[in-house]
Amino acid sequence: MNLKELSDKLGLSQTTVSRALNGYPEVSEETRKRVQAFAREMNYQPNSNARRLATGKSNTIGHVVPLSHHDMINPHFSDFIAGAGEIYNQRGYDMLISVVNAGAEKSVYETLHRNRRVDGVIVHGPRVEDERLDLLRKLKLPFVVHGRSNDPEDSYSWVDVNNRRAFHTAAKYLLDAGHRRIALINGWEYMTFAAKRREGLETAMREHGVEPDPQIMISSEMIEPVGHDEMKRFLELDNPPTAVLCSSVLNAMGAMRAMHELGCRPGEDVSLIAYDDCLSFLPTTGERPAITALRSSIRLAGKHCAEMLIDLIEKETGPRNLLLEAEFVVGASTGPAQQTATA
Amino acid sequence: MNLKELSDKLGLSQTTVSRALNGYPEVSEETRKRVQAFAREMNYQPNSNARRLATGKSNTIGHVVPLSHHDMINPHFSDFIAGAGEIYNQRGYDMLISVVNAGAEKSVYETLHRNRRVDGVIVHGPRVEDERLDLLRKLKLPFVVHGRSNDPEDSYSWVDVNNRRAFHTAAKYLLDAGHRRIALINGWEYMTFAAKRREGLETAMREHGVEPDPQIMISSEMIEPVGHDEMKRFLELDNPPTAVLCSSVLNAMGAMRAMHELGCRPGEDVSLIAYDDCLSFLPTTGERPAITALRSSIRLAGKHCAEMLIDLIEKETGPRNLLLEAEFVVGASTGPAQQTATA
DNA sequence: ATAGCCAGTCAAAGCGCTTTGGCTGCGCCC
DNA sequence: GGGCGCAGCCAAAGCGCTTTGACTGGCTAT
Repeated sequence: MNLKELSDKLGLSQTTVSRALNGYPEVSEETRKRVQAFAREMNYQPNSNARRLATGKSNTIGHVVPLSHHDMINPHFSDFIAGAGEIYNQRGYDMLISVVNAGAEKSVYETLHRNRRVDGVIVHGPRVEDERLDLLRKLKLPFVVHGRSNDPEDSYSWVDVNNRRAFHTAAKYLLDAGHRRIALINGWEYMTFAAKRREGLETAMREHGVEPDPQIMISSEMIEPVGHDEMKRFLELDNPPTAVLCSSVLNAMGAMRAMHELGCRPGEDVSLIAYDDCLSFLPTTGERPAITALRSSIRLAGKHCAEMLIDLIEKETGPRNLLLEAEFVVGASTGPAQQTATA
Repeated sequence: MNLKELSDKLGLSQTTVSRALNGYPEVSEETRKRVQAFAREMNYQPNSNARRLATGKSNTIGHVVPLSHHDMINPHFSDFIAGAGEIYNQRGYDMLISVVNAGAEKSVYETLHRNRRVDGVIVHGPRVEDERLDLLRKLKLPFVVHGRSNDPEDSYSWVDVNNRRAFHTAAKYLLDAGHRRIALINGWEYMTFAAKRREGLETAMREHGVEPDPQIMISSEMIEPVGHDEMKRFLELDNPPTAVLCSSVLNAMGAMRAMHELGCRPGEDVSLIAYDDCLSFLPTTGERPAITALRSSIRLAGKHCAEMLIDLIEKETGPRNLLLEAEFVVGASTGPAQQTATA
């Protein structure tokens, strides 16, 4: 069933039927009602390719996802997608995902744009220095960054969590509890979020007159095995940390595993705080959660990004920003600092 | 730059240029070379919407992902996507993802098809009884199922792991090591993969003259907290299991956490085997892995599905099947059965 | 009463590609 | 030499929608 058949059967022109269905005002209410009813009855749905060709709009949002180190799609990604996808559904957009080798992202953006395949894109995993933003601005392809880069904050649209403050808060909590030797198991620090987290931690430490020790601060993939191996290394030092901050529940679980192996009790021998993206498949619940955490739902961020991008596309507004705050939830994995051998 | 401009500048007709670029034989080699060179130089790329309208092919594969219980996108999904996406890239297909409320999947399939938005779809998470397959057959929309349903095996295309045999193997290993009381922390058993795993376990037990105890076999979400809570419950029974089979590394991690909490040593007090989908962010490595596991890469399954579906679409072959075998890797979490109080 | 206006409708012109169905001119055969 | 076949090219007709510009007939304003 196409528009021509539909309008023939209705005894109307294609123009009128099209307008009736798309809510244009030039059609009498009576006609509109009749058309809508008939279209529903006939189960008519416009051919989206034809519509796209005619309008030049694709009603599609692109997500270009690099296969990073170890060929891994970040598990945070699927939670983000769940949030964004929900909004796309509500607002009638499709989600196009392009899995691409790290480095080839820019040419994919160009192709997506030239082909008019997408009306806008979400930029994932922004770097401190990120060439993608310049490219997208040049292409005039609307975009929203999930996170931030080093570019001036009002020069592009972004949704981010206040990572700096979050880690500052957590660090302060530990410092106030007497901890002086605080380790960090961070994500890659060329990524903005990780850099900001480190900043927050270091600032808090210096405010308390403590100099951070690079030996117990690492920047790596946020996965379980890394958390395990690094924590193990820390604990076997002559001068182990009394507390550790983990950038993700994943590496935190690894860290906990290492602690168990070495008979080190979380919250007693060593305190641990994790940044919890509220990944739905990980432990995060309970009245007194097992892990003291900074919480912020990545899924919600996905929703915000999608919402913002669609507004950008449809209303052609200027850049917008949204800075979310993480919530600090005290659980069972933190406690006062233990006396160390050197104290 | 569109086809008309390009052909004007070349002094050729649109027909010839189109044919030259698409590899049709009616063009002299010399002309083809010239056209290709010029197109590259001009950075010409055909408008995909126009092409789609003209050909009726979308060069897009759809993934309809239900937001299941707890609004969660299964984390296994992102690994699958990574695999499939790689193939799509290679073969020039786009990936369209539709996040949809559980239950609304069927109408989404209909819409995708009627709109000619996709050339085929991957069916995720097949149920034992699955209405989607009938619908897709009726729509004549090519599809590949990741997993199987109860339908006759040669009536549709699928890629699956031999879940039954995998769990049979693992169970046999435990039984041979003297275990008689084996618990199961399974996925939802209305899903085919979980049902088959249970079958494999129960069959092996009965072959060894052991009757499975439903009290220590649960079917639920494959997430960490469930693994934790159920394992805790098992261990607190008067008659706790001496071994447990987990359907995922996620709930296995939860189970391990419960064991640690209760001072129960994996591989000594209680043995644990997990089904490991090789999710790239979880612990799975090392010479002697921490967890004895059945391994099978979900990412690889994604590749196979994508490859198969594209063949189906392009070559219009009949249904195909691919049954993969999981690998059994002995790690540190299994050992001989302990004497139980009742023994 | 005549002009002017507006609501409601329509025919037709795109959108940028693919594909059908010719049209040439050359070489070949009988 | 006339006819045939074929390689190489082209004009034009779609694909199914949106949108422009024009046309009605009934009303109001003057």
